[in-house]
Amino acid sequence: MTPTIKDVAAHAGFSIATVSRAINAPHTVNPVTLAKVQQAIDALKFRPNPIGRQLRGERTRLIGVVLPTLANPVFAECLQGIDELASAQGFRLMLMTTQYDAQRERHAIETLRAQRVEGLILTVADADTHPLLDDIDADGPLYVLMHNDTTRRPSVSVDNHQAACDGVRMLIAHGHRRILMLAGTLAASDRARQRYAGYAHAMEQAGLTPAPPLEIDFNAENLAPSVLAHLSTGPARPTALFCSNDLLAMVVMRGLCRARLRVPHDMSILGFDGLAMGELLAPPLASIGTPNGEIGRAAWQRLMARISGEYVGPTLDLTLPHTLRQGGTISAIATGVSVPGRDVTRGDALI
Amino acid sequence: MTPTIKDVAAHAGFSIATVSRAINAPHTVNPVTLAKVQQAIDALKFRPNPIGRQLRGERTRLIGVVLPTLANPVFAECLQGIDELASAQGFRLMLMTTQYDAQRERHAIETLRAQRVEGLILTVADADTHPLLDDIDADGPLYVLMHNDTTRRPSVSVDNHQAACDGVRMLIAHGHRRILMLAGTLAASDRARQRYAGYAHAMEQAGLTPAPPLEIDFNAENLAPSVLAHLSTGPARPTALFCSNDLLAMVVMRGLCRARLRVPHDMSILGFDGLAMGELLAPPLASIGTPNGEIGRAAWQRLMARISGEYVGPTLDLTLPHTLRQGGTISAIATGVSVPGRDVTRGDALI
DNA sequence: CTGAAAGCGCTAACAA
DNA sequence: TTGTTAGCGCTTTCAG
Repeated sequence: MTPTIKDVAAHAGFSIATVSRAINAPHTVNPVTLAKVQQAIDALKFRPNPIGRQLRGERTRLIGVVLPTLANPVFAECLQGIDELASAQGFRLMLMTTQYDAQRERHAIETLRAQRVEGLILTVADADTHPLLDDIDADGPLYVLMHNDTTRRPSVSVDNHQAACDGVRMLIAHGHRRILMLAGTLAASDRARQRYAGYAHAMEQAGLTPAPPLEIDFNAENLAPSVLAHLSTGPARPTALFCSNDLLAMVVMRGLCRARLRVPHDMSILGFDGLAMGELLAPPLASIGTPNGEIGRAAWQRLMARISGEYVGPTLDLTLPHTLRQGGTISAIATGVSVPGRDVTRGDALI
Repeated sequence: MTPTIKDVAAHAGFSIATVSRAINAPHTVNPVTLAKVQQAIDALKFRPNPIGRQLRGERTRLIGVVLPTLANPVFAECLQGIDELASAQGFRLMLMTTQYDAQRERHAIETLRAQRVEGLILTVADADTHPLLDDIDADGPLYVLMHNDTTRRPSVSVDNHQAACDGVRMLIAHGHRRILMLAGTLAASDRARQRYAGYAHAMEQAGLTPAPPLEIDFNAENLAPSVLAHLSTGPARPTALFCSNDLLAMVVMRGLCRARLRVPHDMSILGFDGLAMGELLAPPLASIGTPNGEIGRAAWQRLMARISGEYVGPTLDLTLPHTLRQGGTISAIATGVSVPGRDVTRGDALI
């Protein structure tokens, strides 16, 4: 069996208390003793059992991470960012995914809380109305949200409303007037709603009428015929699509391609997420980029600051800058009018 | 504070032992007692502290997962597969990534072992020569490898050699004779070596001379000039590239595109991994597919079987079928000779 | 500077 | 059927 502190104590000829001190507060023990203990530790290849420590009610050095899915690189990148800092700082990560399901979110949070994680980093479907978050605000572990863009809770995110607004303005600047927003199963998520609001805002500001969002089945191999019809027929058919995320945009691009519609000639497309692989598409996908790795790292840092009691800033939420990625999926439409705001198309990042 | 079993016992008017039994072996306690205890549990919102259980040396219900990176969807998909089964079966996942670094692999395994995980699911750079795996074979937790294609250890993988061989044969069947293999920083990994061996085997069988693998900097924005020169100049320039993974293939495609080389007209490309997003590229990336989610799930099931002592099969390794995904990145070259094996281009999966 | 002992939350003999 | 008790590995008073 793996050696315990007792074995080390016996081997070194000291008490377990001394061994414990040698490990946790070396300066409080006699150097000679320390050396002997260290020798015993090496000889036995002793590694302290964290469970013993954890039970003492000390720091568990455990952080829970709750994500909707890993199939979307957005979250994999966030997790990667978190993991970088976590492993550098000697914390362990306990991971649970929810598939955007409220029931599973609840279960994940409870499980992690039961496991006595010191903190939680999570992305939930809807942050503001999440009953469990109120609970853990009260007595749960400290937490920080990622990608949940709310001022009511500790969170790290881009400004979804503003980002969507910037993106749609760019489409409008390219001469598009009939712009449709597509959303996936995330229609119920706060992010999707905020992005829709941003879309609507930009449309209205330009004197255009926002259309209701069109829901797309995310996992379908092809676009539903009804959707295709909506996109391709009639004089009122949209000339540009704003997709609530890049995965959706890619599925739509494929669907259009199969239906023999050309992007961007027949339809312009703007995504949201800025997935790296979107740039490899043909044409490269224009998209609103979010700094996912940075969001993960920032969430980690905020969480650590809160845990150590350092952080007592007045505002809970941190907004990171989004970027506007140009791509070949947006074409200009001749409108016969001058195009204000044309400058946003030059590839500069908008904050 | 969160309630403990003591609080429940006091509240219900029974001993902690009875509460424990009510939770873990309900049938051994009086129904009336059970009801009262349950009531107390509900009233206090008690959730047993797993750390207490874990310390008892019972099952920790903790599984460690060690992956090279989450930036590659291959591993994110594996993890997703594992997580599905893990959460369904009430296990918690502890995740660590290694960035293909042996030092970090060692650290991850030791950390997880110290945390008393019941089992380990991992992908290492080189399974056969990994010293730590011998250690844990001896007294560590049970483990199963993913994507490490070795007969010496418990593992779930495709047959990398055979898969690469199949892929290269398809290129040859299309008339290609100067085929080059590209590898990333994974050149040191067992997978990359096996894939190269498969490439070499297919080449030799066809009477062609395999070239040494060309190493590509994975993270570079562009292909190095020396690499580009190698790919594009001279009469001996390759007509097809076999890339050791899809991410690499995508980077190469972009590099070629920027250098004004057309795929597949000027260069055919075959990837390895079968990433879903490869199909969205233009042209869609031809690739050898691995069933990542299934590999994750199979690894989980094998691990569980080993943990419960069920599994005592004679062979340690499980080989899952790979697929050959057609795509637009491979063009046929007129050779003036008949093309044996042409059937592999019809889109059927080769096992 | 070191040791003895209590106790973290829980389970599993063993008693009653 | 229920209660008492020991102890998992560790940290931390409190004495010495």
